[in-house]
Amino acid sequence: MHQEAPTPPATAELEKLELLFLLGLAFQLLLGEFNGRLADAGYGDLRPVHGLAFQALRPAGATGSELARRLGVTKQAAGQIVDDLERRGYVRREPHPAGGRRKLVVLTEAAHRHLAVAGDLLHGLENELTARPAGRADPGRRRAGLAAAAREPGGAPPPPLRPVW
Amino acid sequence: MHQEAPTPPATAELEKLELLFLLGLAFQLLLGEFNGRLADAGYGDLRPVHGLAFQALRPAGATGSELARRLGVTKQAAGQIVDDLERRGYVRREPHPAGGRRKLVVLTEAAHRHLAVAGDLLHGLENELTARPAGRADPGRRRAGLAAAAREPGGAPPPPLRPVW
DNA sequence: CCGGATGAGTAAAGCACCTTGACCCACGTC
DNA sequence: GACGTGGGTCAAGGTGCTTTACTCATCCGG
Repeated sequence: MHQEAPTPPATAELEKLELLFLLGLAFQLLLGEFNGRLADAGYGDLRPVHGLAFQALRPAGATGSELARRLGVTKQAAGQIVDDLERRGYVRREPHPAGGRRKLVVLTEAAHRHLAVAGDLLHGLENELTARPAGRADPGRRRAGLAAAAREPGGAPPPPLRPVW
Repeated sequence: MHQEAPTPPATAELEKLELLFLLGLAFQLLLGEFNGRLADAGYGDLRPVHGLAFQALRPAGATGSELARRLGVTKQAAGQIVDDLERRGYVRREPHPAGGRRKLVVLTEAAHRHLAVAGDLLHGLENELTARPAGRADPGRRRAGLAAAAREPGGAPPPPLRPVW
């Protein structure tokens, strides 16, 4: 055996969950689905933060410090992310037109292709979601709607709320 | 200066965000608010995962391995969490009635008090949310509702979607 | 014109939190 | 009685971030 991997636990009393946990579960589930499809599309080497970085670098690139601010991390962390993406061919560091010590981090074609694919996947996911019975949520049924969103497509038990914090 | 801390970036074009990011932002924001209030209530030493552990240990306790399964982590990680909580007086390790090598991890009174406070805070938050204009969401306005949820109470710019993954 | 303030970039170390790996031991089963 | 299974724990590894600490280029007030 592989020791013990993080395996699902819970049941289907999703309706009784606190709204906050429901929200987290829905987010985690949707993000996982998105990531899975992204991996199927050949982007298994990119984490969500990389996609966010791509968006932060549109349309004309940005400096490392600016990227750091937009991502909400230190510039050192942003620098590491850029190193990583540069190594993989998703961004380039070019001399900054405004000079100084600055460098302009710009997206390569590969990154733009990724953005296009990711956008399509996101819209597809959203459409699937609104097509579900609970797409419409009247005043008191928001909870039910979110519960439906958090429910596994295959009827499987919901995964644990991972310390996504 | 404090170097640069993770400081907020973005603006108010919340409506244009992808649904998935909106969801993440809402979750992150609400969780942050919850944590803040919990800290104000004297529980600044507890992370969300601790609260989840408390819930997983209700009502009659559980073994470390069972807790690990419910939290979706390895039993070693669960063991560390229990060590931590035990040191702080929130749980006790008792001999397991079924014997064996098992130990029953049970909540102390302090943990039950925490659960009560946390529950009140969660319900308060939820009520505040449903009292907001966007509490009611008709079919096409789910996005607007979530955007409202993700909007900072004080009108401040939304924080970055932290790699909460 | 110069001297400090400002801000970009980088390097190194630290840390929080989880995993992988490797065990030991109690119990049920045949 | 050997065996397999499952609970518990020690130790090490690893990832992804922060903190600390610097260097260097430009801006600007006197």
